[in-house]
Amino acid sequence: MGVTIHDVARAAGVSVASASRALSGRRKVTPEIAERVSRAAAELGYQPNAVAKALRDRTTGTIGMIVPGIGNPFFTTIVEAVEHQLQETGRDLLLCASQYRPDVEARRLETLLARRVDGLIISPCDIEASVPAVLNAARRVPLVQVDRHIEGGGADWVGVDDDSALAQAVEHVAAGGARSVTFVGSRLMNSSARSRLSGFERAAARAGVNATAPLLGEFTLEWGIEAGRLLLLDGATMPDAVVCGNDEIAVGLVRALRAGGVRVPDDMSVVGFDDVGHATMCDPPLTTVRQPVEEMAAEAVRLLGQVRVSDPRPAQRIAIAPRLVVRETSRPVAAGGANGTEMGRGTA
Amino acid sequence: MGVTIHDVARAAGVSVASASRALSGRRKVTPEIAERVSRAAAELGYQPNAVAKALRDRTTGTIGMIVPGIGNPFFTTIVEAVEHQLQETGRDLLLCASQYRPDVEARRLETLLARRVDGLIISPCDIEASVPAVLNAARRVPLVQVDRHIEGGGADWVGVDDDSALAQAVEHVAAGGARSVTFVGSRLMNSSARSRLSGFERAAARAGVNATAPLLGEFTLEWGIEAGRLLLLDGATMPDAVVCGNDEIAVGLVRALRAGGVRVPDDMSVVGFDDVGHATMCDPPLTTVRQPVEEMAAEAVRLLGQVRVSDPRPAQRIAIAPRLVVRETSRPVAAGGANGTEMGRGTA
DNA sequence: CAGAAATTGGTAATCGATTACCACACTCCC
DNA sequence: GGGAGTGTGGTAATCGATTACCAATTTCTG
Repeated sequence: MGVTIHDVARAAGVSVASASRALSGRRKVTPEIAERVSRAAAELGYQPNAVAKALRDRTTGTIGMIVPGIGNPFFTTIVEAVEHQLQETGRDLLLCASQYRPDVEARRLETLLARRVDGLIISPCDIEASVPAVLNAARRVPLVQVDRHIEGGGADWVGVDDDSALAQAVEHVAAGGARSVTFVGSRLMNSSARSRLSGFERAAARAGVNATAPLLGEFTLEWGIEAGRLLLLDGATMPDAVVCGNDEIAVGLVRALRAGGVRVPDDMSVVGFDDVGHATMCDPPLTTVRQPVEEMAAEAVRLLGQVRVSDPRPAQRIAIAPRLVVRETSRPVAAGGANGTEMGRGTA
Repeated sequence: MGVTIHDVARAAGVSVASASRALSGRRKVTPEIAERVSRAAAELGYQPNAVAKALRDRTTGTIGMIVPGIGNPFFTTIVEAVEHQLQETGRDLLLCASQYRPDVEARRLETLLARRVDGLIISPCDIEASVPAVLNAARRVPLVQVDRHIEGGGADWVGVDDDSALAQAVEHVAAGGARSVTFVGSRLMNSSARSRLSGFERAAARAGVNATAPLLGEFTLEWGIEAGRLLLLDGATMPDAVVCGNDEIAVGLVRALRAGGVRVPDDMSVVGFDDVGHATMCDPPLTTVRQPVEEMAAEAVRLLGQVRVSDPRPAQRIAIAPRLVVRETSRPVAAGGANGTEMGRGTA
C-alpha cells in the first residue's frame, strides 16, 4: 500500500542512501540528485513511515498524557494547553484517561511505555495508590506531574501554588468583612484536596478569621448542592463566606444557597477555584482563583525536556502563583472596609 | 535501556522464535520451555516494544482523532466516549485539535497518517475547505466522520438526526403556545450549522409556526449574549420562543434576556442543543436536545471496523435520533394546552 | 603530474518482534 | 523396519528508514 523510500530511490535512479540523504538534507548530495529525488518523491506521493523511523531512532516524537478524566473541564484545559505546547516542537500527544482509578492508570502507563513515548505528563488520580506505577514509569522515561501529584516527591511536579491561592481567597473575603469562613472541598485522596485544605487553614489563621469545620466530598456540582443544603440545615452556624475546592462545587453551592433564600454575595460570599469554563457560565459570575493553565503546561513541557532518566537529579517542584479573579459572588472589598484586610494581615 | 526478546531468549536458553512463541502462545511449545521463558521474562521485566511490533505487523493499534477544539465540551464528551469504546478493544487514541483551521487540520491528518494509525475519526472543521484533506486521508485508511462532515458524502458519517432534533424542539415550544420562533445559530461554515438551520425551517413550516429571520454568529456564549441584545433592541418583533444551535449560545441568550427584563420561560421559551455540561450548570436549568454521544461514539468505532480501504463501498450516513430534555427554560406544554401540538401537527 | 585531501555515492547493518521455512525427532501403521 | 505424518525448535528474512563504513571520484597542492 505505502510508498517506501526504496520506491523513491528506484524511481530517481539512485540508492536508498542517497534518497534518504536528499530528503533529510543531513548530508550533501549533488543538486542533480537532490532534484531527481524530490521530484520522484512528489510524484509518488512518498510519505516517510514514522513507525520505521521511530524504531531506528529509538524516539517516537510522542508524549503520553494521563489525566483522571476528560469530562472535567479543568483537565481538558490542561490537555489543550499541553497539546498546544507540543505542537511547537512537532510532537504529538497520546491521550489517556484513568477514570479516577489507580488500576486503570497503571495499565495505561504500561501501554504508553510499551509504545515508547518520549515522555509522560500525568496527573495521578490517587496520592497513595498511584505511587508505585508513577515511580516505576519515571525510572524508564522522563515524567512530569501536573496539578495532582503523588506523595513523597519522587518525581517532578508543576502545579498551582495552593498556599498563595487560598491566601488570596481568604484575604479577599476577609477584606469584604467576613469573620467566619468555611472550606468546601473534596475528600483527601489526592494532593490538590489536601494542599488546598491545609492552605485554607493556614490562610485563615494568618488572616485572623474563624475557620469553621470543612465540608469534604467530591469535586462535583452535586456535592456543591449537597454542601449548600448542609449549610442551610443549621443556619445558626452559617459562615460569612465559603471558599470552594473548585468551580463546580462553587456553582452548585451558589445554586443551593439561593434556592434556600440566602443572597449571594449579600448574605454570604462564595469563592471558587480553577476558572475554567464554568465560572463565567454561572449566574452571577463566580469570583474564583484562576489556575495558570498555560504556564503550567509550558513549564511541564519545558521540564520534560530537561529530565534525563540516566542521571537522576533531585525532583523539581514548581508551584506557580495564581491570580484571584473577582466577579460577583463575593462582597466588594469597599463594603467591609480596607481596614479588614489590614487587620487580617496584622494578625498573621 | 530496554530488555528485548533476545535477552529473554538468552536468559531462558532458547531461540528468539521459541521465546516469541511461548509469550504469544500462537504456536505450541513444550511446557518446559514455556515455563523457562515466562520466568525469564518476568525476572528481566521484559515489555515488548510496540513500535517494532507495529512495523512488523503493519498495524499500530492506534486510532487518530481530530476535533476542531478540545475547549468545547461537546467535543471532549465525544472524545471521552470514543476513548472509552477503543479501550474495549485494547486500542489507543492519538488526539489532535485542528483549532477550527483547515490548514492545521490538513497538517494533523498528514502526521497521523505518517504515524500509521489504523483508522481516523474526525469532525472536519469546515464543510468545504476540509474536503480534499479528508477525502485523501479516507483513501489511505478507514475514516469516519463524527458530528460535522464535509459536503458531498465521500466518507462515512455518524451524527445526530438534526431534522428530528429540531422537529422535537419546535414542536415542544409550539405545544407550549409559541406562535413565532427564532433560530439562533452559527454561520454556515460547517455541516451542523447548515443542517440545524434547515431542520429548523422545515420543522417550523410543518408545525405551522412563524419562523422569523435567523441570527447566525458563532457557537459561543458571547454570541448568545450578543444575540440576546439584538432581540431586545427591537422588542416589537420579539418571538415567543428561541431555538439555539447549541447550549453555549442558549446560556448566553438566557442571561442577556433576563438582564434585559425578559422572563424566561414566562415571556419567552429558550431551547438549547447538546446537553453536555453547561445545560445543568445554567440557572434556570436549560431545556435542550441531548446529543446521543455514547451511541455516536460506539457507532463510529463500529463503522471503523467495517471500512475496508481496498474495496470502496457507498459511504454510510448514520443519523441517530436525539431526545428532547425538558427542563425549566421552556413553558410547560400544559400552559399552552395540548391543542397547540395537535394544531401544529395538523398543518404539517 | 603524482599523490594527498575532500566529497559524495553505494552496500549493508541496525532497531525489535514476528514468522516462513527448514530440520530434526518422534509416533504410528502396514 | 521403513515410510508417512505430526509436533516442535532454530535460522534467517521481513517491516522501512537511517547511517557507519567503504569505495570511487574529484579537487587541490607542491
